Amino acid sequence: MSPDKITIHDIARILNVDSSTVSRALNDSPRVTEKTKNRIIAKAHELGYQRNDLASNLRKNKTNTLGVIVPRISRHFFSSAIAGIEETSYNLGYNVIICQSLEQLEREHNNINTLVANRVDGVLVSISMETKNYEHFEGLRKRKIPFVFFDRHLDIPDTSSVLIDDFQAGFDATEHLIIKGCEKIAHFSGPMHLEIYKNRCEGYKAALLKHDMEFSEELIFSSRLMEQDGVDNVNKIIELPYKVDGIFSANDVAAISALQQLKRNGYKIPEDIAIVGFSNEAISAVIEPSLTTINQPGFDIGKRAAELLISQITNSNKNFINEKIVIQASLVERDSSQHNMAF
Amino acid sequence: MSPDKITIHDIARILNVDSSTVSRALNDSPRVTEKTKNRIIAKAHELGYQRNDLASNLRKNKTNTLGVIVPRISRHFFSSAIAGIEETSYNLGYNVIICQSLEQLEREHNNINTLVANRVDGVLVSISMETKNYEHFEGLRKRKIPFVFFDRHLDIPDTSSVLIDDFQAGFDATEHLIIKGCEKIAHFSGPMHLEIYKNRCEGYKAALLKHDMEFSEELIFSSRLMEQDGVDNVNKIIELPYKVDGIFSANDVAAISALQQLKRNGYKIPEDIAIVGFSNEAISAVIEPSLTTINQPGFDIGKRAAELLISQITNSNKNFINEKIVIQASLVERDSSQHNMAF
DNA sequence: CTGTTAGCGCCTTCAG
DNA sequence: CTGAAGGCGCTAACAG
Repeated sequence: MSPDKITIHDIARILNVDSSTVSRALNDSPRVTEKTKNRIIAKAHELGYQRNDLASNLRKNKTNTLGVIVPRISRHFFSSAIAGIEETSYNLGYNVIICQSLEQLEREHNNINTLVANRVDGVLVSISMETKNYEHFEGLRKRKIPFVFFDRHLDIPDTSSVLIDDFQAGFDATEHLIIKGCEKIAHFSGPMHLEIYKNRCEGYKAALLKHDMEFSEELIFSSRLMEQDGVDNVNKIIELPYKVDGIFSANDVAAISALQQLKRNGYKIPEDIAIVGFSNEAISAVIEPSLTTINQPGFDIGKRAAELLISQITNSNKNFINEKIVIQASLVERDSSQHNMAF
Repeated sequence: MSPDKITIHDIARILNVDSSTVSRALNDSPRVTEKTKNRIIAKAHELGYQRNDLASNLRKNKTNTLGVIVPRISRHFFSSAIAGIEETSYNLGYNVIICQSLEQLEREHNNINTLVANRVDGVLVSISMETKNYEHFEGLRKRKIPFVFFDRHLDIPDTSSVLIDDFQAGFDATEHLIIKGCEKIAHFSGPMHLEIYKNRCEGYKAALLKHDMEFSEELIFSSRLMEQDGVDNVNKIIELPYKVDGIFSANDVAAISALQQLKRNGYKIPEDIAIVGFSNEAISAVIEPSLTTINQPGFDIGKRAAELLISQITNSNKNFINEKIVIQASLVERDSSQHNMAF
């Protein structure tokens, strides 16, 4: 018999027991003699039996599977977060199905449908740039599938999120530049309907305010998270009638392309212009010391989000409670320091 | 009725038809009147019905799901490959379950068991560093679950792989340095039982041979893919009684840490020593122009691997045939060039 | 074109 | 401690 066809019934027949006994033995139920249990386990092993989780899950109405929706797997922040999610899930016996929205609302929709169809026990989401309302999450709610946002979230009642303290990070980054002596600090932002960029920008403003520095709209540059944005922004900065001597970039893409565009224009960094950029472990490990970074702890966020979600799954009375976990990002100067990231 | 409980039977009862008719309608079978089909679809929509894929898959003995096993999601090469896999899968109606081996054989084992238990239709694997034989893949073979290796593969009869042409890439990298005028070229390798590192090393040797340059064992440095390796290697190079003026690094981790260690020691790059390093899109986009890179096309490899696997699933007569797809890596000099990677 | 019947493989009462 | 029976939700073969 080919081993892809072995079922508990086959084992039962061979051993002259009932399939329910086999099921119990294989699930280590105490209601089976040690002796028969051992016989069954041995035979199962011998035949290369492998439980059909589809059938098991269907019966139990529980899949031990989490769904994850991220904008783009290949962005390092998200792949780190997934790694964190996966670690926690693996340790606690959960599988993970990963979906990409590619920043498209329609795909996010489809992703949710796929996950529902697969009867995942819970969902972790970082929303797309296009996502501005939450009607498609109501379906999860109605089906009592708990979900937790991480990093990019929507403000839905009774919904938990794991977030970076973006306001504080923006504040720290800007104050760092101020303390270094910068007098005209530009801010590279992201899509402003995303809270994270709004909060980073608020932090920027608060730091200026605290240090009695003037705030000017023309020093704020929005972005679609494309490399070209950093280049364009630098070109605009150069045209300004005054000298910009600091940049706080809320997105890593623009920060790096801006850095390179500045160099092409003969700027020395950080002498001529200092930069603090949001970033991630991989990028931080690679870029030159001239760039101070705000490190986004993707792995930790993934871990925390998965822990929170699984606890909500387990204590079903605690589904859909409002819990906000805020994680601090750390400002990293790399001048002389060694780094020890594996990537 | 809560929408998480709606089944085809509910719809059938409400509409006074049989559940099998509902099933047919929802699967767009031609054997249902347009009229009843529309009624059924409308009602399903109204009730927020969502098919239970567990039950469907169990019945059909087909999950439309691919399993993917990679050493580490957060390495950019792999997350790019996964993005490629996901794109193809999404377009062709497949889901993807992703597992990490974390370079551990035992976890790779567990991953395979999980995927088998979930009855995936096929598996894509890039093996761990610990994986040296293929007995655990025999289980897949016996269960007639097709699998395709990508990037890091085992030489198993009748098994397909999608690979980078590592020999050629190693050759190109080394020849590039030779043409630039380097006379003593060191080679940073990886774990030598992995074919990719063996092949890159062979390419290195072949280029030296072609150009009548001496080969010396002491210029080859193995590595466990840790940052410290690059630092150690540089320290050893500095101690040598002759001047090393070129490095071909087969792994990005060592390349980057070596680059930084060289700078700490006052080296100018590429004037004092030229470096060509294997890398990936994200890293390439970020590192400074002084590093020439061999770009690993992760996304393409993922796409091709998924296409190949799905074609094997679809044409079940073509399971377990031996097809090798070799993809060329491209050497990228970044001196003056713009780059336009989103990451 | 639609209904009836019979499972996919597993787990979980309920009996004994 | 073990067996018998039923059903999770769906689809496919066979009737009509």
